[in-house]
Amino acid sequence: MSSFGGRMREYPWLSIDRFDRENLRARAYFLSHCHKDHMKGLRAPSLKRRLECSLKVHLYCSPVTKELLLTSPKYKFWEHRIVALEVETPTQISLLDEASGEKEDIVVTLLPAGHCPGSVMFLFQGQNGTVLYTGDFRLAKGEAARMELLHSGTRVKDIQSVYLDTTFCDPRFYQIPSREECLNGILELVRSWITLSRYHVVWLNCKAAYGYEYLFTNLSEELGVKVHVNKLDMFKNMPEILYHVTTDRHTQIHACRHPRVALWICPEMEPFTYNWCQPSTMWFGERTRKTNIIVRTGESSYRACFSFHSSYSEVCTMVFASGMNTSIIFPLSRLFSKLKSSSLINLSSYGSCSIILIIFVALF
DNA sequence: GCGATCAGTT
DNA sequence: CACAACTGATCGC
Repeated sequence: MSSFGGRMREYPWLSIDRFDRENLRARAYFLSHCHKDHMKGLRAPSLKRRLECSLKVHLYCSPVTKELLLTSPKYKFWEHRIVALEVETPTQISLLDEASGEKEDIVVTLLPAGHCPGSVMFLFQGQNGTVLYTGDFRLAKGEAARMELLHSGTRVKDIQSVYLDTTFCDPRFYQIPSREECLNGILELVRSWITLSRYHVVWLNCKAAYGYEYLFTNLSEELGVKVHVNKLDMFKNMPEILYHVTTDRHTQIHACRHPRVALWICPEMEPFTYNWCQPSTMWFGERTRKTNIIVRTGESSYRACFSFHSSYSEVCTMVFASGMNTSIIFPLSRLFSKLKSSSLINLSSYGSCSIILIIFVALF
């Protein structure tokens, strides 16, 4: 859960990624991406009642986030109240205060956040200044600096506050291998195993609902093997993902989730022991100067670096890109405040920055 | 039967 | 160790 309560000091009548408590009185709602810890209260009866009474209240998000959200019947009641905004298209929104009838316009721009499908950052411009809410993001060095909408003319916009994803905003996470490096490391490990025979399979132990899709599509594209997942109806309108995933377990790459995954993939394994070591911890960081992307953690298990969040240096360049005029930075994660006093520590582990791969021989 | 909260998992 | 993102168990209505 983010430490962010949902409201920004400049625009307290907007609520972002939080939908409980005081947020029940917001004039407009924003959802940066479709992860549960950013959706607290979004399907609560109290908010549902509010929507029924306040017909002018809407939820703003990207088209992909809308699609993912409405795949779950639990959120269907939002259907006609969601406004999908195109990414990188400044949009004016009129906000009405129901009590006073007072109206105010604000311009919001969605910027791609690189965290998971549909994830965006929100840039708000209005009477109380320009503020940037990053949500969760993974942007490589320079990606934010290249975003034209953060600039006016040749200069960075005068952003007075940044509400920042501070998950890895700590010198211990100074550098995390790039998306491409991690992808390639995983690709070669998977390739080396599944080319041994058609019975050699890999299971990717994915913990979040969304965020691994670019891994799946790249593995499938490169290896010509579709990835087995539990459900794919959420991707029904995303052909570029849909093409690379399958619910057919007769494939060599699995990302399905099931208490006894091996049996589900291959019931014939029941009488056999399939012992793999569940890795407890893995250390990335300063200890291994040359950062290993893949580390063997057991007989048939590996841990690979894979992060949905920017490293410390990437966060720093993000802050720099949002302008030197920015005077206030509000952390969105808990870690930041705890670590303000901590000095540089030369070891780090990050569970949330990795994916576990299990390799084994299936018997079908 | 539902949601909110806690306790565990990776 | 922490972390994010999630499950599942339990409690209260």
